[in-house]
Amino acid sequence: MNNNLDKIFAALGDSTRREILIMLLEDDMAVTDVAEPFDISLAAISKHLQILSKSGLIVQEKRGRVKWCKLQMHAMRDAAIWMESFGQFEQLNFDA
Amino acid sequence: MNNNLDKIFAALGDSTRREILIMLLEDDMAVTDVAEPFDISLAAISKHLQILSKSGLIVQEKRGRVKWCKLQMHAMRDAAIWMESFGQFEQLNFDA
DNA sequence: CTATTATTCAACCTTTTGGTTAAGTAATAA
DNA sequence: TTATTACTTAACCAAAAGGTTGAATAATAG
Repeated sequence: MNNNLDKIFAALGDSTRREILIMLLEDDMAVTDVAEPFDISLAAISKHLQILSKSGLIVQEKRGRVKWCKLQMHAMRDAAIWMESFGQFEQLNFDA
Repeated sequence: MNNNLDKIFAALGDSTRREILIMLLEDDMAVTDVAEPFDISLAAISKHLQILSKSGLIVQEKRGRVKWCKLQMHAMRDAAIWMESFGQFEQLNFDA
């Protein structure tokens, strides 16, 4: 049905990406800074960020040579709405 | 962190599997009946059900020659708790 | 202009995913 | 006992996922 739920849930299905999302909860970050705590290459992080972008969970905005990553709650909300419609959970609240 | 969240979210990241979960919301089902509305082979459905089982989203119980599939809300709850701890949503309720 | 910093891209590799068909097992019905 | 029903397993395939290294681009600093 909702094609994008595939991408959103799939994006959430990787712990590196979930950790990135939690980091971004604190503040917007540059790609290099996102990569810093991880043991994988910058290129790998760049790919993870692309997956998060395509799912809509983040947006990236380039200013100068720095590409800023910021959370986008719409996508997360879509996933939560699916869960809600699943009938097991009470009304969710989405104050961005 | 939670290794199983990987499996839960990944399992949710496929629309066939999400449709199966919605079907199981109505009632427990045999594998053949789960497969009926889909255009893919029974073997493919069997694999999807294994993925759902390993994620904990369903349990399967064999009675006679019929293997019954039933929803298991614990796993879905784990995913919802992660989202809750993400800080954007109000308290969720999990009446099974 | 040159070096450095920030990030992506390209080529490659291995494992997983999602599907197929065909054969195998196990329980029930005839 | 022999079919039939309900599944799973095995062997295969193509595409995607997650990682690597090394080169490319593009903006800033010196």
